[in-house]
Amino acid sequence: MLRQLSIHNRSPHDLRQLARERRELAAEKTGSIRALLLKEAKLLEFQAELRTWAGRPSFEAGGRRDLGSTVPYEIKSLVAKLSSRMGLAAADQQALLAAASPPRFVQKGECLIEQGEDVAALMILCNGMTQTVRTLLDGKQQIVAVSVAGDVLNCGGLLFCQARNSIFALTPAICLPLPFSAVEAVTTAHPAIARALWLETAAQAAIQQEWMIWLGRRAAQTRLAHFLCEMTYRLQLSGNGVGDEFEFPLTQRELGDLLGLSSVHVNRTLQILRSQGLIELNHQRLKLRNRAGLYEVAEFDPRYLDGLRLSVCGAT
Amino acid sequence: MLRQLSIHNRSPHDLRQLARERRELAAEKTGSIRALLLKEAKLLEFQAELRTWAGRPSFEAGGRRDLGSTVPYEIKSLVAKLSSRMGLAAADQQALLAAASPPRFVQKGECLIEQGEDVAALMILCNGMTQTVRTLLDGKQQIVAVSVAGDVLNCGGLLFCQARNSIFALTPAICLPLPFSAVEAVTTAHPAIARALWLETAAQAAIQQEWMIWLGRRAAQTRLAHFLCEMTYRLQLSGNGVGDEFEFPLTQRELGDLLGLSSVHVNRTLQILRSQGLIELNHQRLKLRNRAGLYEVAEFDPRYLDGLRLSVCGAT
DNA sequence: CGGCCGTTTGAGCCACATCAACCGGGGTGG
DNA sequence: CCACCCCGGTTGATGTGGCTCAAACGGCCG
Repeated sequence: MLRQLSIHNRSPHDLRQLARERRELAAEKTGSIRALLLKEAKLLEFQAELRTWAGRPSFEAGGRRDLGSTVPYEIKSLVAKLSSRMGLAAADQQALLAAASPPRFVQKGECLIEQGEDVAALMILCNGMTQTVRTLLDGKQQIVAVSVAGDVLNCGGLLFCQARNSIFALTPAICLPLPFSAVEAVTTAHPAIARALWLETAAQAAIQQEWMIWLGRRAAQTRLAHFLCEMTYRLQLSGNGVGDEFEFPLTQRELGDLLGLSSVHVNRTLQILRSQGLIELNHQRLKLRNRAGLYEVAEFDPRYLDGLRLSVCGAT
Repeated sequence: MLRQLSIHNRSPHDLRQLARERRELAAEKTGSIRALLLKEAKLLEFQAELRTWAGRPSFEAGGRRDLGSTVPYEIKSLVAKLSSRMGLAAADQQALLAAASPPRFVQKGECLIEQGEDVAALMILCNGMTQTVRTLLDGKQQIVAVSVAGDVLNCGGLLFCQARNSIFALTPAICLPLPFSAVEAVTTAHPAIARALWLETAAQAAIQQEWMIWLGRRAAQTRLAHFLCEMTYRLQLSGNGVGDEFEFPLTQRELGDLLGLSSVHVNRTLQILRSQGLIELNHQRLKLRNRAGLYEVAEFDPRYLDGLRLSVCGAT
């Protein structure tokens, strides 16, 4: 595989050169070959940008970190989260990203981690959305997490030799593997990073608790509404969805797996929400028509989602 | 309050002396006064033992740590977990425990943390069992966690100014508060502790995922059976329940809140399990009559519970 | 054009909720 | 000491939310 063999030890300049060659080749081809070449080109360019950025001297000493404009587009959300929500200094951020392996580009529907597979890296999602799914013996599925840009996909990965859930891309996605050996090294060198990873794990656990509560105790309508509220809020925190309308790549079947309902019932419940003028949802786009009303029926209290910021204030 | 005012800055010897005085006083009294005095005495003795132990030079240099016999009874489970499951060296363990505030003793049913309350410490459970409960607006409750000796009760506490759930003692319990300021200090001084806390959080998140799966996708019988399996396994890991029979302090109503069922239905489901010869449960004692069979109907795979050990092996 | 996937709609059924009554034991107050 | 009550467990009757099975519809892609 290209990405395993030739990317290491190349300068950003070389990488960009390679990417150009791919693009030229791609121009001559068609169909899936062309797609593949373009994907490789994107990968190379991303890697080049990442290295350039991670290698640049930190501005921290000057007081303000104004890296904003120089951050490559694909990791903007990630970097924003690292700095503002997890309170990492620029030097720590760069150390973290420099420790990463070459990124993986996956298409919608592709599998990032397969249940039972050996995993040797923490996966950080730079871009896109993923779902974490457990498949049961009888073929039923339960989605246990949906991640957005900036989230760590397998926080618990350190604990287990084998992945306990599969992770699928819900949109085209980029993710950055951080090998466990690198985690080990970088967390001892930078205690702030260890702390940040801990907080990230705790934040995800808080979200899971909220899910447990509606799974256990709430009616279908409330569950669905609450999930929509949560995703909206998280997408906006991650800097993606601006406004009240955005891409929402889950099918009704997947919503069912998420909410512990059948897809049929999800459908009917959606129609109720629609008929109440709260939302519109079709063709993978979600539109909130009445946000306050939706929060109401969802009994949604977003405080559990912006906990991170609070902690940083409280602790320092 | 006695425990706030006079415990600090006393030597273990003084503390033991104070405890003796309480016991003498208690002998003259009756009823709740007597109980209170005895509780205070226990507290003082516990604190004395803890200080003695935490202050003793670490045996690490000599290779083996044979502290086992000198560890006070009340924190045996905790220390066992810290050393064997979280891989902390003796010096780290002592640093962690030395940073703790005076312990809290609570009785069955008492509240350790109240929903909405400001919390300024991580709570480590030394002894007993607790449940973590969320109460909804309409009065319904959902239990989101049950903790056993050695667990951290509010892993996510660092994130939030106010507790999101209440925590109640299911048995008489001892817990050791670790003020956030102390956490801050001790984790930067001992990176291994930061790592251990992270792993603990991740382990609890793994348990939560499993709960989400049965809450979402499994029938009442399987849910109940799975929960019983999990608790049995965890109690035994914590070194409490030996054998196939032990104390199980949850009422059927609480089981309902836990499993997202009504107490009536819990009752009927329990009877089915009983009639199948799998378990016996009455008067707060649980007896497993057919462990393999129970695992079967529960679709229980304990690997998610001993993840910690694996990680330590894998990482070092 | 046909096949596939996601959505929609209908009909029937079952698991579980809710309400209500009763039982038994342990603690409390007279 | 007894009478009482309260709480947890047990049992029955009845209602319903959500599941399952089945069929039709529409858009997208090869």
